[in-house]
Amino acid sequence: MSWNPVYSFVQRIPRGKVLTYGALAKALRLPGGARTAGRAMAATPSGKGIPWHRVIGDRGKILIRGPHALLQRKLLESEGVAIVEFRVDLKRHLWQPKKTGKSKSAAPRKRGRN
DNA sequence: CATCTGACGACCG
DNA sequence: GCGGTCGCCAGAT
Repeated sequence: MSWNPVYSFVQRIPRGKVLTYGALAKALRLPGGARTAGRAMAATPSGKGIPWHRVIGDRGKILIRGPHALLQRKLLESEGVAIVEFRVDLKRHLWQPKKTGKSKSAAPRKRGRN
């Protein structure tokens, strides 16, 4: 599986904004849903300028385990994204790919299983 | 070829 | 709000 589409999409995320794995998976119609988005990010080639740190968990939580979590937090903070206890305020920083920005709910709430 | 393992997210108690 | 379980699927062992 080529993750190219995923990487391209991630690169479009504006500085200071973030996207959730679920939203990413949904936007790209990834089979397997959010989990697949997660794998794609895990396989992100470093040194390509891909802002992998702008992809976070559904509730704005940094889900990475290990030293990279600190790096991600640091990178986000350096972009102006406020983080509290490894959580991002989605209402403020969630990027909405298609909509013009007048939507109702900033925080994604999906129903039913993937 | 058989199994295990996750950078997920939803549901249930 | 917290922790356990389940569905999904690509790589690693």
